[in-house]
Amino acid sequence: MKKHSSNSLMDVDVRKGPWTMEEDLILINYIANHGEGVWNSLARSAGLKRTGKSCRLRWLNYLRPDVRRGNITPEEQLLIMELHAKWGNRWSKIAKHLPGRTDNEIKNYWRTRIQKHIKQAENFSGQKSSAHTDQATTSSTQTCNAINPMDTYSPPYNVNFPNFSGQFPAETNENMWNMEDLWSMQLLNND
DNA sequence: AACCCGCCCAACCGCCTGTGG
DNA sequence: TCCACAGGCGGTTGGGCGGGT
Repeated sequence: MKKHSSNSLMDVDVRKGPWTMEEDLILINYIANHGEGVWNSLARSAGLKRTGKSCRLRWLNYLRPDVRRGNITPEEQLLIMELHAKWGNRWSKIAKHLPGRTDNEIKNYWRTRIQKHIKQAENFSGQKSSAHTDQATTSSTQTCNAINPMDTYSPPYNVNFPNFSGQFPAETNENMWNMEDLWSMQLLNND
């Protein structure tokens, strides 16, 4: 059954898609004053036309003050690989061992970076086993960088976060702003 | 300069689990 | 014990962006 699943905001028009600055501020403010928890009623009380799930996700993955954004360090990558080997796709479990990192971020990182490397490595070893030409084409393929990502790790590609300027994403459009700004704004509002 | 393509990431979706009545 | 609901989690997707042609 699960009548209206997790969003019993059913008759209210529920907003979806990217969060606006106003919504972020409302959420930050509300949580600063009332704390987290009971996300559905939080969304209602705060006046956000969002589902509780959406608010929770936004808070945990982006707005929380202790969220670290940007460059995954080589140490972190090794840890991720280690833990993934141990637990598989238990992203939230893995995230608990990487302070400030979210399961979503780790999941994305794994899929876009590490998995790619592993695939390339598999292809390469496949080729190797079928062709079996020793050291063939070591010069031209990038894939040979990652025969075994575990022990050949070197920061794959200048980990390319165009918006990353140290701690927080720099402003790129009206929906992207510096989190420091946001927090200072909410502090002002709090007074 | 314009177009195409692949990468990256924020956010959504659906399922499962926990909990309280 | 059952049911309804909220929270948590993993998988997936859509859109923006940058690089290549």
